[in-house]
Amino acid sequence: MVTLADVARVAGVSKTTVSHVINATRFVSADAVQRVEEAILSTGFRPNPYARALRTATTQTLGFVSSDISNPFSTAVMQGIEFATSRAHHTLLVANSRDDPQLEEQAIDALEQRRIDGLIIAMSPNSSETVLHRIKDFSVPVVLVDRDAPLPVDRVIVENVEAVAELIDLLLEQGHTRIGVIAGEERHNTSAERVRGWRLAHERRGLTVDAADIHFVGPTAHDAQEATLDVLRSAAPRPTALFTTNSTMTQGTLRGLREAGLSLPRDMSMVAFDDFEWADLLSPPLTCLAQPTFDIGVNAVQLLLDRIGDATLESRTVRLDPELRLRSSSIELPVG
Amino acid sequence: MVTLADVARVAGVSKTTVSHVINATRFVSADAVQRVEEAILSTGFRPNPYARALRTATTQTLGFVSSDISNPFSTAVMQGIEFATSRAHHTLLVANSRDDPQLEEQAIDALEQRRIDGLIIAMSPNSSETVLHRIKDFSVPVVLVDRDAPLPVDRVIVENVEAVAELIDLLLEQGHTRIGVIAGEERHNTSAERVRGWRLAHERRGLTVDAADIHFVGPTAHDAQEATLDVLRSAAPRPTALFTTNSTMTQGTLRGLREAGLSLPRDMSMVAFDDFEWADLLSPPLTCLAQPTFDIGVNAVQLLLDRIGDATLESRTVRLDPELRLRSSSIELPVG
DNA sequence: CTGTTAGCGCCTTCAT
DNA sequence: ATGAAGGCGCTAACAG
Repeated sequence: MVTLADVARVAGVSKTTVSHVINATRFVSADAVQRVEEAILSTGFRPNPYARALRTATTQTLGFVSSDISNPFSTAVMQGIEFATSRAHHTLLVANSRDDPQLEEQAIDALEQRRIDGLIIAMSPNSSETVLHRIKDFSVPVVLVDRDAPLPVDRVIVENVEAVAELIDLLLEQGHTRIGVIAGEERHNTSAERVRGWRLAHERRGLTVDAADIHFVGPTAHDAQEATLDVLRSAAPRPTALFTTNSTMTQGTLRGLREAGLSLPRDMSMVAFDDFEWADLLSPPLTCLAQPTFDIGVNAVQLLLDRIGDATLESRTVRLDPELRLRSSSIELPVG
Repeated sequence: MVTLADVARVAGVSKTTVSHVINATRFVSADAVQRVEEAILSTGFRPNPYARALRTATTQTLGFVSSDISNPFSTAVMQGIEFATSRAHHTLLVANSRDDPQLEEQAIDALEQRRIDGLIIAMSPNSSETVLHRIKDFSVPVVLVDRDAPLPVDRVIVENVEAVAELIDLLLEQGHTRIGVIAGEERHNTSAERVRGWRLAHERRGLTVDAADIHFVGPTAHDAQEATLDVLRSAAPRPTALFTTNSTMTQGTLRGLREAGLSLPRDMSMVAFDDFEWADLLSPPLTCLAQPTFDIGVNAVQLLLDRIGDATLESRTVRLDPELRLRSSSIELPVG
């Protein structure tokens, strides 16, 4: 392995000078610069990041704890993170918590031990108190993604309430008066906010909502499927439209609808939070609210890098808007 | 930051002893062990991996270069990789080549500079010669995933030919005689192999194939969509079934079919390589060959770890079988 | 404008 | 059964 000392020898200068030309950290004569650069080329020298990290206590490394690597939303966000990270000449360390608080703690620990310069985390809705503390006292800056928590850190979130209100308003406009909602777990702030958007849309039109139309269910598609079946079986006047708060819920709901033999949009209108690659290939194509996933990732990295650069910054929150993808899964309700 | 020296002081032993109890690398008296362990706990000491890496020239770090992070197949494989990596108490470094040979080279470089202990790479089909050389001369072991290349390294691949032959045989069994194939780029070995499977199925039944039924197209869904439209417009007797070689092709083909106003399976039967979350929610649910993505990742890590442990091993190839997910997108052809 | 030198935190040989 | 000491490759005072 070729080291800085080798380069110095070949170039006929001191290690100091080599270090300074590499890092552009003090003036070096043009002549010396050239000899060093040639020496680097001829020897194929690559600085050892570990030696550098040891010396500078900075690693040019960012960590990302994904709440669930198998979730397309997470991987989409990760793309943005990876892009912005490598653009900044940093490296990305990835860990997965699988929404398990214990794994989450371990992941955070492992990254901290790796001396990352900053952490991006999509907290699990199950996060334990311990995790909250770990984050509060984390050795380096942390950015929260898509989650709320009473923590004094930067975060990038999505404007759930207003966006959903507009989506639901579409349905209201079409004459739907009972819109069932199949939502993820209530303690998950995104689920709660999206339901709030649903409520807000009604209130703005002076409509009262029936809490019985809200179905907070477990985290799996299967839970949503069961809930959908329940809704359809219930004696009360059946909703004429359904709203799902994330793509996992959408999957389950769609399966439930099919199991019940209902077809969209004739028997039931539907709109969903989260867009996905196949949404336009369903029958009918599904109207969705698409999250700006890539941007979420890029912004998270930016916030992190900014704070690493200046720890005294005020906590900032970047709020991004989802985008409506109007397709054809909901229809005007016939009058009467 | 608390260092090994701090622990030594608190425990009243030498740094050497602390190091040895941490790494279980020589006998230490029960008494000393206990004092050291208490000191570690009370000080909250975490070994600095950079210092350790500098000293041992080993980083407990694996790298993964994904050919395309946005591809569900890649992220699915990555789950397996992440799982097996963290199970082995290693950390995962992720880089994305976006199927761009230049980025690929940069990614490989960046990881090499990071002194990873081993590299897993899903090579881009566009890989330049340079990349091939880089891999051949890579400083640490490399495992190839889902790609073939004339390189003396371990690899984990999927049995494409035989699996596709069985899938196509289903169609043949149902009386289809002209089965069009919409395939990804030919130089991509997976595409080529899957087409070979299609051919093999015919040959086994003594059927001759018409090369005009094979459509190697560009890498995007849009390319597949165009190709599908072409097939449908062409004067020749139209295929009664279509086979797509990956999920991107499937998407495009489905869009093309819909654009042409054909509906599955009445107007056209279809089967596809690659399963995806929404395959059962299409109308009709799509018959697919599912790749063992998680296992691919786990096996890749295992091969890598094995070789890191013993560089003299023979090159090994792990071949995994896809799994047929029989759904209802193809039907028996009416006789005549 | 350049070089000498002293570590960063850890492992490991050698000595006892 | 334990310690002392040197050095992994790099950076950054400090000293010219």
